Amino acid sequence: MTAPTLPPHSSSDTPAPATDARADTGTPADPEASVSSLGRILHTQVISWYDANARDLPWRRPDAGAWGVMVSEFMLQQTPVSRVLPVYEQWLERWPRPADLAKEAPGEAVRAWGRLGYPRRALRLHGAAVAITERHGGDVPTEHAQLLALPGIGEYTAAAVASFAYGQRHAVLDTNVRRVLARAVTGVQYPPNATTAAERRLARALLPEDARTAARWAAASMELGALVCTAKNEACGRCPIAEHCAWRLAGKPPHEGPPRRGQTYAGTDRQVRGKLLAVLREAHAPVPQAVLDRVWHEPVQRARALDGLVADGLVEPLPGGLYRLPLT
DNA sequence: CATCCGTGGCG
DNA sequence: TCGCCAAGGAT
Repeated sequence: MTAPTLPPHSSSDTPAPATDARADTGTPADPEASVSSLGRILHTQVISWYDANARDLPWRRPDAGAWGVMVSEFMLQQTPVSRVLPVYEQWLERWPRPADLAKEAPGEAVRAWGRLGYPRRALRLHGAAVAITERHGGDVPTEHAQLLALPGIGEYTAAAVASFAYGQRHAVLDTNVRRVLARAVTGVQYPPNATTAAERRLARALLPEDARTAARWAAASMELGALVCTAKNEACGRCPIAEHCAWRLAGKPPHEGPPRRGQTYAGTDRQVRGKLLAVLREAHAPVPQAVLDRVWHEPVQRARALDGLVADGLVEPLPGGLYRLPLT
């Protein structure tokens, strides 16, 4: 319900949306021009909708700060909001600044991560906190390139932090925005499996000129994908741009092309790694291998999973067949 | 570019 | 019950 505010800090390090590459060809009918005018409608409608319907999430509060935004982005990588909320609160309470986390053993980050999944993210967030403390004086850097250089931060997260925390103008292309653009503009049900150059181009072409508006558009289009234009059971009845949606206007044609690859889990190394790490998270003293052996019956896969955890730095082997979360 | 990397809720 | 999906990144 709140209208989240953004710090006034702004900059336009992203190239302007372009008179665009095709400007010199003198193409008579002008597809980009129509994208542009459509863009303004989308911005207006979606941002208004956002102002009235945005969830009041803690990392959107003005006092969250760049560190809060960054922590939330790490946790939200492939994990739903509802499960992130409690861990986020504990995390910020315990480590209110990057330097506070940097002082801790990495294993403490892994333990506090709990069952959010993909625990390497916890390790990378710890690594990012260390780098921020060492290289940036303890403040989350403001530049996209500096953010991108931190462990665990890729194109999406760098753009998200720069946009949400610092109000900068970046194309923030997450799975929600990709789906919204695929439907509203491209007219297909789902975006491609991997992000394409065409999607980046479209997102950049649709970016409002003004940094502040661009940041708002980024948050708003993402929220629309999360709450209304969902992967399944989309709620077009509540969509502010339903009348302009190419996919809906085309009669919602079903997805064509390669099926979107599912993620099998049962019986995989990931499941075994998860079980091993769960034991180590609960333990507050080194755990004998014999105890770990009980989580999985098959010895070859069990050993491979444990080796993998050690190789990833998520588990520290000690002399005498003991294991614990990493102290260093 | 395809794979790997956790976990839990929901239809 | 079980497949699908959830604010990706690294290799």
